[in-house]
Amino acid sequence: MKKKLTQLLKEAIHHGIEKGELKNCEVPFIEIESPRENAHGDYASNIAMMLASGQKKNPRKIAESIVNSIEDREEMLESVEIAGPGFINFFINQKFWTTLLKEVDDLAGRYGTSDLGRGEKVQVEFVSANPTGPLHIGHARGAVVGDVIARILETSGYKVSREYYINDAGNQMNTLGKSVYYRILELSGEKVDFPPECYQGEYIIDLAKKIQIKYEKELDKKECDDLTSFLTEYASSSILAGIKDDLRAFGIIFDCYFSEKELYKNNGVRKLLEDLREAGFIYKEGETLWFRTTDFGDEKDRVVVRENGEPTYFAADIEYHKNKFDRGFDRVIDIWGADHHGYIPRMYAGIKALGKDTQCLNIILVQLVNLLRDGLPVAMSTRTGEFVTLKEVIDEVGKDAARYNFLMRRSNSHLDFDLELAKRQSNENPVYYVQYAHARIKSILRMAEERGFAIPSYSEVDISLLDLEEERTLVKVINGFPELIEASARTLEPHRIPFYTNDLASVFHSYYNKNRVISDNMELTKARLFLVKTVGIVLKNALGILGVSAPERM
RNA sequence: GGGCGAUUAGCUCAGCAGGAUAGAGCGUUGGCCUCCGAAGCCAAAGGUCAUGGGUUCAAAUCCCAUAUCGCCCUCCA
Repeated sequence: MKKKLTQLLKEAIHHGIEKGELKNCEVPFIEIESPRENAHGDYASNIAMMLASGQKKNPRKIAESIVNSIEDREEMLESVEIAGPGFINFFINQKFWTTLLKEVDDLAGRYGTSDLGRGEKVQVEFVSANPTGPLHIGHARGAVVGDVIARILETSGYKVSREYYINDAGNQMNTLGKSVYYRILELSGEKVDFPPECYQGEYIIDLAKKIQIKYEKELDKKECDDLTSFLTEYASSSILAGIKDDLRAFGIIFDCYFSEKELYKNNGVRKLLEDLREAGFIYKEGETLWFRTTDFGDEKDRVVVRENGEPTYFAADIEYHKNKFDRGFDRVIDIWGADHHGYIPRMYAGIKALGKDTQCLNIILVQLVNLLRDGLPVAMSTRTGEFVTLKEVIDEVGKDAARYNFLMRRSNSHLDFDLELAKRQSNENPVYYVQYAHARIKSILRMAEERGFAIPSYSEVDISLLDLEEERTLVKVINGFPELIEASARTLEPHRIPFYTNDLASVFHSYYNKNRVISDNMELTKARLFLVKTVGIVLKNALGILGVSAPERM
């Protein structure tokens, strides 16, 4: 609807210019808003005021010219008014409103999809936690945000690939092997001082036990170096398998797990550095190689090869992003923890040095989660390895509640996650509010069928019977759904969707409490059943994008 | 010290390519089940949009300062 009105206004302005009532000018971005006040119409635009300074005319006069030039070919408009300092207020006629529901009925599960992306290939990289320990609560938010951004883009006509980058080439891998090694020594009765830089978590001991039982004989024979690399390999692949299981339980399936080791094969990183050096982006200082990221606005240059000859993580990351583009992605989205924000300028420097437009890379920062239980902070410490794992959260509060709660805030703002609240099946917990609306709709439809009503489709009902104020509101909200998804796709902001589902559920609950759907009036009952069915479709589609179930009953 | 981000109702937060009387949830107070699901609905109270300046017809939204809080300032990842 907003699109139609935008189009109408654009045409009207051009007509106005042709007629000489308006000066020729660039038409700015036309914003159509839904006013709070019903008296201000169903939609409103401030375009006349936007044009005022360029036109050197009273905005109300401009609005008049525009309104007079509107050609309402589809007969959508009941009336158009000019109000206040120059707002143009649109009142949509009842008949046109309700005909919009045909589209929902026709598209059903596809309502909300679009071709915005035109098949563009997009990669979303997220989670990417080191395989040195199980996923914990800190990873969970980024995981859901990445997954839902991927779902939004899929819905909007992009070809999306979800990718997990496995940091399995660095120092921390040796530390992992060493950690397991010391725990095994401990288990076999030797007295050891467990090094503080090693991973302290309980899970290392569990791994050590498993290995001890399974490889009892082999362990004795292996030489120390050989043994550590064996332990590293065993531990990391076992941990990674666990990570995959947890993610699956959270509703997240990756298309690709990309190992950092891949980048070093065939000397990939070295070759890239050589190329960049020839292009003048890299200089040498002693044995150290520096990337001139300050050329691209970074605050200081960054090391890509250390004094000891080892490439840094940053060097591998440039190669990684080059690799992504080489694989044919038009656009790459990275989901990072907000503590990495200082890393952004150098990543963009890398992208530019590769000759890529900065538009090709979007970096989404996800802020930290404050884990609470009944309002009190839950103590966690990476040093001692005490943390609440993702699996524990899923087991305790459930996938739906966890996902929904993680999505309710803007990614870039802190989030309180209260375990007790998320678990509670009460009005304090927003997931249930929305799911309840869906279950309630299903219940009404079941009841109707029991009483002999077939659930009607658009052509079978007299849609003009839906003439209540609340019904108009419902239609309006339903109609806003595709626009909402498009906006979420453009801005990469998943949190808009929970706000929307909450809003739709609220309008529906209110309608339900005030009006009976099933009544003695056959025709009215059919019309309302149809309306309620469309609400159910939208709720289900919206929850589907969030990866949250839409229960038939609860 | 430098950089980035935040500051909106008692609490947790939306709104921010400037627009009409600043919103939601929770909490508080008071109502609504002989009737399709009360995990619901209705109503009320609650605000100097951190502070001070600026830009203009119009600022929560843009600009500049200040304050407070958080994160980052590894040849770690």
